[in-house]
Amino acid sequence: MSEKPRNNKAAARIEAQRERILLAAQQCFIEHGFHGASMASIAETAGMSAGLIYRYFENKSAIILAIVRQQLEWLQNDLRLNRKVNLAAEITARFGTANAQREHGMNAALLLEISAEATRDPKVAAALDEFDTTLRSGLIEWLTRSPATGGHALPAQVAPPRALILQCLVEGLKVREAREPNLDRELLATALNEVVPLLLKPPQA
Amino acid sequence: MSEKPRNNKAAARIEAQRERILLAAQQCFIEHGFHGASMASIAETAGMSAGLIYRYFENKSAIILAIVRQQLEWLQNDLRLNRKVNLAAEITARFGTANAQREHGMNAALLLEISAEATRDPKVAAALDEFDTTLRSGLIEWLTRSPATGGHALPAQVAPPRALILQCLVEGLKVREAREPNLDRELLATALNEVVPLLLKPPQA
DNA sequence: GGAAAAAGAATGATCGTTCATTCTTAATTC
DNA sequence: GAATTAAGAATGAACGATCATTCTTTTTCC
Repeated sequence: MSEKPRNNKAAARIEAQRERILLAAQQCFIEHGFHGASMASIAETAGMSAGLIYRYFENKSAIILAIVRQQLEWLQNDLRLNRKVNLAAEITARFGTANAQREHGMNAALLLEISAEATRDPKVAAALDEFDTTLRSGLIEWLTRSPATGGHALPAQVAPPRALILQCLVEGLKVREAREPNLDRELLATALNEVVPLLLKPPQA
Repeated sequence: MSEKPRNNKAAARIEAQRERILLAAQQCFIEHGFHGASMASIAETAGMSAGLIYRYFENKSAIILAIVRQQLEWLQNDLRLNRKVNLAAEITARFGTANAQREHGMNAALLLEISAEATRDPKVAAALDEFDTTLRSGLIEWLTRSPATGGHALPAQVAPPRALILQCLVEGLKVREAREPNLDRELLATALNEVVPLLLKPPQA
């Protein structure tokens, strides 16, 4: 928690510093996990002293929570279901992307870390739950919308279970990304091209 | 690493002690994560002194690895694809089971913890890879086998991508289990009953 | 020069691990 | 089978290192 900025320039600087810390923390968390990464290592990665971090964040938990929120925000902005999109191809293309760099895709290890932490830290759980809820309703809306506007015209009863399955499939792929980074991309493409259309078409087609 | 047992009784005792430590460690790991759980807390949970643990395990990493191997072994023994099984119903029934108790189902948080750790510890990654490989080949065999013996008679080309999707779906459900423990069971049942049969039937059915 | 920013030393707690010691059980001797 | 001796199991204190965090001092900037 940093103090009140006295002008715009100072506010921008504070924000930049916070961002610098978060970037370093993200990298360290990916590399060593939330509890394995130390404040000292985060400070070193950010190129600043350990004590300085406490000018911008109350404590380590606050950093973890900020990382979670930031990642979810990115994911939410990234996931625009407006346009007509080839979902299978998109998922295939993104598999294994999103490493430590500035790519806004969620790193697999980080997602697992976050999900595990949700079972311990209620604040993380709440942030995750809010994200999950809006994502699922967005998915349902996308599935029921008319094809003219990029949707798939699924009946209202069918959409919610389909959305759940899609969500599980994507998250399962993240697990696979962590455990099997050299997964055969062709196999993945084949699998998704076969299954995803089934999930987007009305039943008994 | 414990020393050579001098007779069967001593060997049994050593194994019992190791098991006691592993049970406590599992509980602590679920509660605080691999790196968040301390040796002191594991010792306290196991009802022994911290120093004694080192008579039975070389260090903390060895405990983590032993937990991973044990969980995978349980999972492997548990996952018998011989009999004719209603997969959708089985998965639904198991959702949310497997907490800290002695249930042999894999706790969701623990699975995420293990998968994340695989991106850091090569030994964990190797253990996980071996499990994944044999599981997938088992799935493929199950999908291609004749229905008379409990299989689904899928063509050889179709089975591997289907196995991958099934694996992702199950793992995705574990993520969901961690993030949304109060997920509507009816929705889950509906979703699985609709989708799983599609994955088990030959294409264009 | 005065306020904000940053560094860096200092703090107490806790970490994983080791070690000297004690308690408990088993083996040996008479 | 009791007494003696050895071995194994377990303890709890202590180790150095490192942890997250705070405090004091120095640098930077307007």
